[in-house]
Amino acid sequence: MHNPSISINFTDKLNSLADVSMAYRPTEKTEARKKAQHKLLSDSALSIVSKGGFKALTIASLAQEANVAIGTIYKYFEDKAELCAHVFRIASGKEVEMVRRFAFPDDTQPHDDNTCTARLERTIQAFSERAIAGHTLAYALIAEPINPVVEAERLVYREAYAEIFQQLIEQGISNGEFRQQDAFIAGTAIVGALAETLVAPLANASESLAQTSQDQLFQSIKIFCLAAVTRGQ
Amino acid sequence: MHNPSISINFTDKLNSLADVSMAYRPTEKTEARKKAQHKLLSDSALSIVSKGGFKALTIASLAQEANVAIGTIYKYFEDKAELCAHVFRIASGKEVEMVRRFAFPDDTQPHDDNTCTARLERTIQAFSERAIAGHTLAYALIAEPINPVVEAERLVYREAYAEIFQQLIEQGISNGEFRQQDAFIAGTAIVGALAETLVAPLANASESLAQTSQDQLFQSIKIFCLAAVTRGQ
DNA sequence: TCATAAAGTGAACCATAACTCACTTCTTTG
DNA sequence: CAAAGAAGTGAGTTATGGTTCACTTTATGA
Repeated sequence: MHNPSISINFTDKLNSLADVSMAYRPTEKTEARKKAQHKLLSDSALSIVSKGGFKALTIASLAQEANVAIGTIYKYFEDKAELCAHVFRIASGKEVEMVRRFAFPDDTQPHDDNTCTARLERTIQAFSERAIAGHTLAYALIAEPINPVVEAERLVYREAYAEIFQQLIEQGISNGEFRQQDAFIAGTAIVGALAETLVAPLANASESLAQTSQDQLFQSIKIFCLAAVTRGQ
Repeated sequence: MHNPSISINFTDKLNSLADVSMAYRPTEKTEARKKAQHKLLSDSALSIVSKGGFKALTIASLAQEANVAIGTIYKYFEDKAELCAHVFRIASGKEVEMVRRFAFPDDTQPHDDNTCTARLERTIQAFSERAIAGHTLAYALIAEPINPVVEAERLVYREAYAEIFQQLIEQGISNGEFRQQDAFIAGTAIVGALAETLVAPLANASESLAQTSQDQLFQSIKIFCLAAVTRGQ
């Protein structure tokens, strides 16, 4: 489209810089490395948070984990708050996506029972299992206090979950499986009920529940949520 | 029982101190002042937390609020964690007691409808109104991250709420108003649903909701919770 | 190889807030 | 009033951890 000699006429400033020399230009290789480094830092940070929550994520700990100097981190992230927000976004995005697939399975994952009731059950099950399996990360995302920037992200995250349930409930209302109700409140309340029954107790208790009592717990929660949204009996 | 001359033989050290003089002894007046100062600090701390959450409660801010020096605070509280735990205990005790009276009214506050269903409705209403009216304090007690010592207190606090609902649900099950269910899970889930629908959205939003939408919100939450625990229709 | 610019470094710096302690003031009793 | 112990003081210390910046290393293109 544009060749250099033409664009010179329109962008003097850039040209004066460009003309004097062409000693260094970012290239595909350097961009790739830059991207790789960013991912390394991001992955390292996520690993730290998954193991010890956001309180364990310090600039120093990240530098150590990723084998870079402290200053390097500031070449990739504006400050600590932005780093936390980024990690939160990555982690919560993965979680939400995982759960959403249970609420709205696509053709590649067919189930024999695709009623809203069955999908709600499976979605709650998936949420619960994720929360128990990675309880440090679950707590970090759902409850751990971090900083104002991340609190805003957290609202989005919780709302994303609530929205999945909301949409599922709306579908159930319109096909008659569920009673008439405020689907937004119901979705939000289900997220709260799940968070309270699953995540809060795990904030300190590190030992995992026995399988039987865990199944009973999941069962009771599912019954509670289903009773709340479905038509009576 | 023991006179000084006898006890001298057994506790030389204490005697040497006690015998030499009786220059100062704590008296009723000094004890009263000590208690009053403790209450002043406690009340000042609660006021700070109610207005700005635990993040606003620093030793320096408390010293200023109570018009004492920083060092004075350490004459009354071991450290910051103990101070926070104390304030949390005082505040949550008041809240829980207030809500409990709606779940289990005594003879001095008679209502025309004392079914479990009606009491559950009124309890949810009371919880909701308190949360909205004092949302900074509600957030501080229900969700704000503080420190490990307080997290333990918080579990107790949330469990206290859950227990109120649990007992009410158990009553409703035995008199046939509510369906057969795990009352512990149901109580916990209701607390979670309330916390999520009421407190979480208020974490940042400082402006109060319009009265109408607030009533709608309360109504939807009540319907959700009642549907979850009662028999169908 | 040389100029240029970006990436990388980490000791030093800074901010915050808990906590200490040598000292002063107050209260009580002989 | 004097002695003694408790209450009160607040500047200074400590601990933590984020942030900077002068410098070194690396990559690019003429």
